[in-house]
Amino acid sequence: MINNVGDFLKSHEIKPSYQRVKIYEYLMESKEHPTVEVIYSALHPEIPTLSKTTVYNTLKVFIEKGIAMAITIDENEVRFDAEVNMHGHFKCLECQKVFDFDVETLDIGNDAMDGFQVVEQQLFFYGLCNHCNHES
Amino acid sequence: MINNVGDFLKSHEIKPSYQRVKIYEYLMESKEHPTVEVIYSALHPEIPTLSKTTVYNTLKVFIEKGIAMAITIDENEVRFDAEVNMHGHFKCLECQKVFDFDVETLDIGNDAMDGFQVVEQQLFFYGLCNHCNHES
DNA sequence: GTATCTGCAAAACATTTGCAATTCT
DNA sequence: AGAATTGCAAATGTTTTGCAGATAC
Repeated sequence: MINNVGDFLKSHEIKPSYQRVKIYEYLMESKEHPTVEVIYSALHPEIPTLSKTTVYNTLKVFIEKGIAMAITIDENEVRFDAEVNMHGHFKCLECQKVFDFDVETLDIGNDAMDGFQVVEQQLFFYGLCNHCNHES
Repeated sequence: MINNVGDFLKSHEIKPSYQRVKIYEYLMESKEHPTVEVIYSALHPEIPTLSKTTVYNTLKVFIEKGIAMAITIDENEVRFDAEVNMHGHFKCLECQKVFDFDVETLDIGNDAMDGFQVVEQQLFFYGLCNHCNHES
């Protein structure tokens, strides 16, 4: 876990403005893969002058500098995650929640990717989560 | 390959209207994972009365009936694919093209999904395609 | 004091909705 | 005729852009 967000941002060539620190802290602590709307609504009470534009700008900077990633598991809006190490995402079609799951080794059992340089991987599963599955 | 699209749609409980047949034919023959805009622009010359609403409606029906799938590999717009069997998608960050690749076995090397019922899987890779990789 | 960052307002898109006209059987 | 389908126009929602004011070094 990161103990000083300001220093962490600096070490990634990001100037640690008040807004950026707060947004990164929220993203790091939240496990719900928040959208821009969720981040904005969560921080607005504490930072009344905050604008969605700043949230968008800030997340773009985080992604460019490699300390956050965009998750396109929804069709309509983009979610964000401060966990950039390889892991999968499961979206429950019932409660709409998005869960992380470990991906120890991603073996697709072929060598079809010859000549393609992979920079990023996204693994999305859709279905019923533990809780919703046992209700129905 | 499907030789009679009308019969194919009927066999999936979809009434084969002129527009639906044309849209499915285009989706099946196109290998570029088209967006609504691309489908509409491609078919509009041939079907001047076609509307984007119909393209949206039709794709929604196809997905509900299981003969097409939505691909959220882009952040802004949804792509569509008539190939519903398991396969992966690779998006080139340079030329923006989306390629299919085989996924023979998807082994994530753990058993973290206990109690979760998986209905659909999406595997997205991002990077440089064969062509763009050898240029730079 | 100059760069950068922020945030408002407007614009730009993708997608959805309401509804009337059309089509098919 | 009756039910489903189509398509126009308007609404909605997300994201981007232009720019002026605020902030930081």
